Amino acid sequence: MATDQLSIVFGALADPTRRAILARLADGPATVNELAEPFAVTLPAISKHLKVLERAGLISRGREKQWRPCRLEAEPLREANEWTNRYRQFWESSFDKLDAHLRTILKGSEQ
Amino acid sequence: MATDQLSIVFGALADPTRRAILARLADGPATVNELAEPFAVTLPAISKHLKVLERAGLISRGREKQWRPCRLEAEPLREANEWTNRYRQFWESSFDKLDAHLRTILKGSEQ
DNA sequence: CGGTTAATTAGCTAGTCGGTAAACTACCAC
DNA sequence: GTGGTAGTTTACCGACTAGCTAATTAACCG
Repeated sequence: MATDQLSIVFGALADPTRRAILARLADGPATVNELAEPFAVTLPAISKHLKVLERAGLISRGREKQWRPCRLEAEPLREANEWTNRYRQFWESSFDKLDAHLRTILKGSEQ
Repeated sequence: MATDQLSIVFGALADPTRRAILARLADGPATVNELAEPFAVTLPAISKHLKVLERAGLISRGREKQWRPCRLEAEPLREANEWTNRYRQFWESSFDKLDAHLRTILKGSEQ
């Protein structure tokens, strides 16, 4: 994958397990085992996912006794959100809607 | 990569060349050669990128004489935007801002 | 028809991704 | 110390990705 920050963030989001982990962390910090519990994969696999999320800046990790709690860091999500937002006009005023509008106008002129 | 639609969309966005192609298409449809022109990669590489974008539903392609014009399809961007939007509260009311607020309150009580 | 332009497909290399099992580190409790 | 719990690292595997060159398809022009 590319090494620029936005590519790393989008790359991290391109996996349902990692998105589910972020969703879980929206309810508050959690340990690795708590995060792993809902998934049918081994702990090392989760550990890898967490490393990907950390590299993207989407989570941060503390140290508390033998636990390494993870917490959500949303700033990269803001940047991803802003990038997609630049295309808002294209899904709000789609060609389909333009077509429908033109048809309405034409139909009106026939009456 | 995972095969669910949102993962495919995020995966397609996880590349600066593909994001640049989408940015170019925001100015209107373009042929493959027009899209390839700004980049220091070969035409087959661009062709692959377009296939990735097409699989994600981010572009559609027509046939006009010997050209295969591409156009932007923004609906998947709306879905990506909505997914990130669910975390808006986390970047708008960050712990940093909460910290700053608490410090302001404490400082005020000292006076 | 032959020649040119547009674009894709095929085949290759190198690197990354998601997963595993097994070994290892770090901490706690007895 | 021993043992148990939490988590990471290493080594490996199969599948996929991104790039290239070379060959191929498709459509136009003369």
